[in-house]
Amino acid sequence: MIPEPAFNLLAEHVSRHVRLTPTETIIFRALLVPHRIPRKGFLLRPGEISRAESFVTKGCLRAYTIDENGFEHILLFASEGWWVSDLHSFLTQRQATCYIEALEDTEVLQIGKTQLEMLYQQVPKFERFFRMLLQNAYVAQQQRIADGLAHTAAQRYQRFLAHYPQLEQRLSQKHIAAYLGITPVFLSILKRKLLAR
Amino acid sequence: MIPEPAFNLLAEHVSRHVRLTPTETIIFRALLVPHRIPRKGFLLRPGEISRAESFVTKGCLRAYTIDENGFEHILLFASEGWWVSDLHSFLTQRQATCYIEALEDTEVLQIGKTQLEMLYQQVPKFERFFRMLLQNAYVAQQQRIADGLAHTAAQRYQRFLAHYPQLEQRLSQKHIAAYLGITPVFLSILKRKLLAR
DNA sequence: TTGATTTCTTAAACTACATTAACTGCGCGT
DNA sequence: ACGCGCAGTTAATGTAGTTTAAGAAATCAA
Repeated sequence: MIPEPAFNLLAEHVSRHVRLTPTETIIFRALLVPHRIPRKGFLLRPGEISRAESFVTKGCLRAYTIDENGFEHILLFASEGWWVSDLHSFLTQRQATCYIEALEDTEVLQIGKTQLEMLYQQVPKFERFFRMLLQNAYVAQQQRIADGLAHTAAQRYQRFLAHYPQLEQRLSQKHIAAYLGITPVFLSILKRKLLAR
Repeated sequence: MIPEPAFNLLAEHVSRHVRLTPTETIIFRALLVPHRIPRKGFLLRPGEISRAESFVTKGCLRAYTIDENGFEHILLFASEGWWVSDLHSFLTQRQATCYIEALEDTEVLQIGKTQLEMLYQQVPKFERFFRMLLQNAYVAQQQRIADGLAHTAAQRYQRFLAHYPQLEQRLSQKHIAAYLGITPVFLSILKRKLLAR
């Protein structure tokens, strides 16, 4: 069964982009499956296939890859109100290349690939909804690329803090460093320098 | 009037994602406007509003920003078969933050913001089409981010060559460097080192 | 509470990349 | 043909960020 507050969060999120009728809301709800991931548990590992899009209703996850030298690189954090999946794997139904791990005890609402295709057919509004979601995600990613090209690590760290103030409390420096593309050692040095002023 | 070969390129591109009826094709075509940009001309400048999505039928463009120190950073190249706009400006109809400049004499087919909204209403299939386009663009950008975090400039350059072999011929090293996030001077040094082996 | 594991800090040596500047060559307008 | 400006090269020097290693602090299991 889907907990009421969890679904409310999702419904409110959807309603920011498209207006659903009560019937459409019921159809949508029937396609969702709740799922819990304990802290340090995985929603996805490389080699598996990303079979669902997950909307986070509680907790926080990170999507990351491990490069050929064993270093982790964080693609995104997903806390309450965000969607997460390995989109490439989800779309192609081929093997995923990244890990999705819970940083806290986490709860998500999932919609499977086939269920989503059904939803697109029964309620075409959702084509629009996910298109708009993707537009925003694309713009955010483009800004991250531009930010990475234009700024030093110290600037990127400060902009990260300004942009995700609540997230910073919940993340380890190690993970913030892996998101910014620097080593934890250097992030520690940066923090000291920034405080010294 | 829209040149036949230009529209054919676009129609073929669309048909890779959705199947249009002859009527739908006609509706679509009627909303497009052809546009030429001479080499070194601008499709968009910061402060203007991105009023159209542009599909490149001939030539090549680059989208770039200039940071507070006056350095250019290239967000993307768009040659034949690619779409380009400042998506953030296009969606919000607020001032653009980037330049879009033609690197060669270029021809595009444009669809305006209001025309696109009409198209979504008249032919909802296009919601699906642009959603799929965005999915692919999102995945490509995510890979660029991961690539930037995981690899050195030398590796990124080689991967760029492998990934866009035809584009490399048409671009100056200066522009490739601005895309990779390094200085032209350093790219020159990299090339020498790579050749030396 | 304890020991064990992980995270964070600090410092020293090192590397990837930037900066500056001087020089080469090429395309372009006149 | 000339001169000019811009793209690319090369070398010297400078700096942002890494690596390694060791100790301190926080977190976790039992």
